[in-house]
Amino acid sequence: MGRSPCCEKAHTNKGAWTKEEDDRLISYIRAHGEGCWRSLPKAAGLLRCGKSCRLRWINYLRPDLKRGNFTEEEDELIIKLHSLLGNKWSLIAGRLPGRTDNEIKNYWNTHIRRKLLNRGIDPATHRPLNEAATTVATSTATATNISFVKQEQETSSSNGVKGSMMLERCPDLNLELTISPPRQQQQQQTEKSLCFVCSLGLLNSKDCSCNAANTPTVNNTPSAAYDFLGLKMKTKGVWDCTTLEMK
DNA sequence: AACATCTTCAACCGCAGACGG
DNA sequence: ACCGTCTGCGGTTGAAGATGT
Repeated sequence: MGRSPCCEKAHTNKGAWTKEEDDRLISYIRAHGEGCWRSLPKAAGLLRCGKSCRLRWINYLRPDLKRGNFTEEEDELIIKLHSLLGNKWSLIAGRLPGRTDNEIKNYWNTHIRRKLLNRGIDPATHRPLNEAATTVATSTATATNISFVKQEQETSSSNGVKGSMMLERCPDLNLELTISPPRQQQQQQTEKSLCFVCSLGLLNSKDCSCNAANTPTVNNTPSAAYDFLGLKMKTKGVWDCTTLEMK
């Protein structure tokens, strides 16, 4: 016996959404807010499964969505984030306001993959194609090849903080990623506004407009370089993703 | 004009993790 | 600790439109 279906499939619509269904969903969520997707269709008078409603709202109807073409800056940011995170589309989307994971995933598969291939770069490993062909053992940049190290930490009953934190190791990039809710204190530290160029880690670039390179150094590294896409460097060459916000 | 092929992207599916009883 | 339910994620599909022959 498998798990129970997410909804009663016999009486649910599938396929493209109609204008009327969209309107019903929008007005229901405006009145009651997001969440309780399982019960939402019935409450909203929709013959859809909850998952379908959630997807329609998240990917298409949300008012804060940015429609239209991706900019060159967004392209480069996606490429950079993908090299760091692999196919973690939701994490990547969290760094691109107004864009959804589904949209970015589609865009990656239809545009950016080809763009990288044209540049002679393997989209899976972000290495030159000829090199990637000869280094099978080290093609570990993708999420499928990332080795996950789960580190159990003690649960603190006094502050209610959950004790489990996941560390991802990406040997290819020598990165240590820790995912957790954003911390206000760290956010304040990293909120020093960097220009887009520096946020990509391209310190000392002639295109830099925030002059971050003139900031003090730590461990012989300019501290502005610590803010790569808002990530803080824990130790040399290791980025801390505690400030990486989920959607 | 008609058909074939390619491209795009909204939507679906199955799985895994989180959570509560 | 276990189990059932719910939610969110990533891979995949397929309809519709665009382009080529």
